[in-house]
Amino acid sequence: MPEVPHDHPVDLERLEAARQSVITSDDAGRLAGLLGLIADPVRSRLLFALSGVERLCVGDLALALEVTDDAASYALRMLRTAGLVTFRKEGRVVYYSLAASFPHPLLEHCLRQLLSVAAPEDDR
Amino acid sequence: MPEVPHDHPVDLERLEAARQSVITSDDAGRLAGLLGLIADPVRSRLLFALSGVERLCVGDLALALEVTDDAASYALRMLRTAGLVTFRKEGRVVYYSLAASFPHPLLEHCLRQLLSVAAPEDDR
DNA sequence: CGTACATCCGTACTATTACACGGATATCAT
DNA sequence: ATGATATCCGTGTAATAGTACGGATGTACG
Repeated sequence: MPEVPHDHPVDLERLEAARQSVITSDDAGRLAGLLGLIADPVRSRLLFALSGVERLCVGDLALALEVTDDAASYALRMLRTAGLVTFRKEGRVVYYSLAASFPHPLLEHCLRQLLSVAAPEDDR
Repeated sequence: MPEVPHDHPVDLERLEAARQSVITSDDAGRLAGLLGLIADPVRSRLLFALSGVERLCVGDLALALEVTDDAASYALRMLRTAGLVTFRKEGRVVYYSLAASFPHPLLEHCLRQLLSVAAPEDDR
């Protein structure tokens, strides 16, 4: 059996401590889903863009990010499906906003902090 | 030209505001890389597990998560490459810990908060 | 000194995902 | 009504990433 894990835990005490702080696979799956959604250049940039304004239509968002309408529409669709943004159709223009349930300050703060972690040299 | 974006912005004022808060594609790429790394059930669970203890070896971590040694080893390798965890070899056992530069309280707090956002029904 | 064990690493397979394209829908202007 | 515009949606394709397998490496123990 080359692939069998330990028969005996090396450090039982710490193992138990770890077991306590680990989240369930189920929770981890949901968390991964959410994070994976934000873990996309276009989608995260959309969230940042929307955090600065009350609302904006698809075409303008595409202009702000300098991506195609389609890319913006596609990304917004996913964010919408996940409930992170809401949309409102006025005439033939569709306006998007961050969802009310969106943890604005938390995410804004955390993401920007993570950004500085991810940036090795150019800190401001 | 069916795929041409707006020639004229719909809301110029808000567009400018959005342009200001959007991050660069480059930054977004780095951020996405980091988030994407955490956006995996095994990897996020490993981080949670390690946040509860000073260190733990691969086999014990695999036991704690109930995954194969290989899966744990692979996930730890990626976290290590990204600099999120550090390892120390003692004899034939390899112990992993969260990196010193790891934003413990921030991430722990944010992730758990995000978890409750991701959980639709069972809040505790 | 040789056997057993913990872990790593390269390779191959499979699944997931992003993106672009074309057409569809609905709305406004003429 | 007819044409043009803003956006959505389904489909296909190409890139990407996760998982499993086999072997390699180094260490402890008898």
